[in-house]
Amino acid sequence: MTDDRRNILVTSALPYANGPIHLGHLVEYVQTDIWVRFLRGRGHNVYYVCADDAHGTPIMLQARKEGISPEELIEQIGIQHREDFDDFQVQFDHYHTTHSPENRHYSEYIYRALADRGHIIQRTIRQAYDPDEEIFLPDRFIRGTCPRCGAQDQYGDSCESCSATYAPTDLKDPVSAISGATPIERESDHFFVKLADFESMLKDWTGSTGKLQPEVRNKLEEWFTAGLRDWDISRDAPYFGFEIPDQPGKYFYVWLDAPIGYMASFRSLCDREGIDFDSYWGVESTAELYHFIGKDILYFHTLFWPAMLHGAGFRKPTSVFAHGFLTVNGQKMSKSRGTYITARTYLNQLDPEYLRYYFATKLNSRVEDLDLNLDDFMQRVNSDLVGKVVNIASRCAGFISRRFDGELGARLSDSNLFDDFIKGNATIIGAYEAREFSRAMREIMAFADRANQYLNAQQPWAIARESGKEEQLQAICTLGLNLFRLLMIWLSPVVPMLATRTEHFLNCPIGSPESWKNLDRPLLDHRIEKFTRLLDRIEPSDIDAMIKDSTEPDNADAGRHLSAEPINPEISIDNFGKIDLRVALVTAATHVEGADKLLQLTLDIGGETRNVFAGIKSAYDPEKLIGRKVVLVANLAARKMRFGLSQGMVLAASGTNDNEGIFLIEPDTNAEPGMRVR
RNA sequence: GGCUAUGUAGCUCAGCAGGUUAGAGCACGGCACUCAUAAUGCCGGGGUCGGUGGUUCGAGCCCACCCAUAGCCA
Repeated sequence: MTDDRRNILVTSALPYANGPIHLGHLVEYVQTDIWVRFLRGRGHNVYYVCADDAHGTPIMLQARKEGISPEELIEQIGIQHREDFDDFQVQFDHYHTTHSPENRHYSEYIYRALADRGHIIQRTIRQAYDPDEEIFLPDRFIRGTCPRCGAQDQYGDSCESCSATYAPTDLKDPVSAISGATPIERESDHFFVKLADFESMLKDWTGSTGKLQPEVRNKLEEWFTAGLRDWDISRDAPYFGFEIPDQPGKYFYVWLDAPIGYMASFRSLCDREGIDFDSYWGVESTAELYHFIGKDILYFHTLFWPAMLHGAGFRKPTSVFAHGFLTVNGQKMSKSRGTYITARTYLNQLDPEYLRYYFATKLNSRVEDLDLNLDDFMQRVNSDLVGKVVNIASRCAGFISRRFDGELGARLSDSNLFDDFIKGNATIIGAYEAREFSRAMREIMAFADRANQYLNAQQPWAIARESGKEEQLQAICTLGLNLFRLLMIWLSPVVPMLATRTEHFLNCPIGSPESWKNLDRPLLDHRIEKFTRLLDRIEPSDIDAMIKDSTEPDNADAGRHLSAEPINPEISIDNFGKIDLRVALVTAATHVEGADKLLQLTLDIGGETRNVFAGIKSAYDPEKLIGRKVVLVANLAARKMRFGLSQGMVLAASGTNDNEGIFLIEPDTNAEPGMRVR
């Protein structure tokens, strides 16, 4: 190990304490944990802290909905989060909560420091207010009609249909998502951080560290060009959070105290273990500080957070590492497709290390989304981990225990091969350090292939039948097991429990700093234990069961759809008869240029062709619709849309939110285009 | 709508200051082997590198526009 011992503090973003950890969250914790374990293995002094993000309106409302206090809610959720992380082998040095004395202390301290230095101003703003609930409404809690395209039931900050962004006060026919009341506008005094005060410092920081990802720097450039606006850091009571000192009824916005949670968590660790806090957070600190985050919260971590730290006299992060989002089977996680998989649901069926390995094969240093393809996941894990790596041990161990009483030989049958592996170490270490885990995994698996090729070429099973070749047989298997040892040390940051099982099997350290240090010293004349199965294969039934458990069961919240949208007033059969529904065949389907939700369908209703725009883009690939039959409201008045004339409407089912899926109504197989539906 | 990214074999991904017939793993087909969790090894089929146009002697890699996907717009 040529590196000097570094002092490093690493964080992952704080999960919000209003719901369970799911596989999307885990990308980040697994990524961070692998990096931390690697650095520890290399002998560095690394602290890894995190916490629950426990404040804000959504938590307050969620608690109210469940009829408990916010404190009770975040307590319960906090316990679940910790269990999930433990079981996924995410090894924090400390896991805290933002609803803590330490966090209050640093939030107030930073606020006061910013205020003392004139970085905070007070301004009166007008904001939507729910007169029934007597609460100011965050943008997300107002719904209404998009002022641009007229789409209904849109959030207060942006339209999902035409992606316009606007202020909630621009919304037409707004309603409070909490009470359904019409919001009124109301004035309130808010506090703002003058972000522009920090512009040159921030430009310096982004330019000078040289450690930010290029994509991140591009994004920052864009924000600098647009101009840094003041940041609203206060919220009015009622609010679950910390009250601002000397400002009764005013609370810190959750995004102010959330990143401060990194400090608070570390402070708590320092108090427990006697670590010098200032040597990590003081301006003079020589320690490294890294934040792993998702790409969606870059703004907070690369602008607000360094500004807050700098303004309050603390050091700034060495770097912020952003990753992309997780899709499952190529699509956003979806409850109706059973791909909204929580950590717990996964753990009920599968070994966490399968997922850790699979993520490792896909993670790199860039801000790219990654896909969990469940077929690929199973095949990849089975063939790499079981078929290639563990198999090497399995093919050699039998000979050693049966023929040599568990004793490895005094020499390796081919020391060049062992040396080649050792030479590969630098590449693998480099890839890990650079967070290019996918490259590291490729390298490691290429070595696993070479080990298997070697065994095939040497045919120990044939040599075992020849008398007088015992020493040669022992040397081959000794090499095989030594190669396995190297592979497992390399993989240890990714699959720590498998590494521990390997330690017991080989009777030697795997993954500790000692093991990395002595990497190039083979095990010779060494006793090993009898081989037992180190890792089971994934069975398709495990995956199926997980999907099934994740699919929102119909009876779980029975009545959910009915209560969200109660059945309309009764109508007569005559009224129903006015609606002319027809079977239609989709003869063409295309994306609509410029439309975010629409597909253009060409329908054959048996002698007549209709052009219809349907808002089903999020759920259907147009090519796959061609040839399917659908149900058309054939006598609906044609409607002129931005993209052309829509002659009718296609029937589909959905919940109040399209994210839950959209499902076309399809006639049974032999229905003919033009037939009436009645 | 603006911006930042991404789009390479059935699937998941590599690829390089732009340079001969575009790679890997898995899946698939054939052969070999039987030590091993029906594992492993060898051979093979399979791609107009999202589209169009341009720059260049030459483009998956550069430029423009378009399409699709994701995120951000505080």
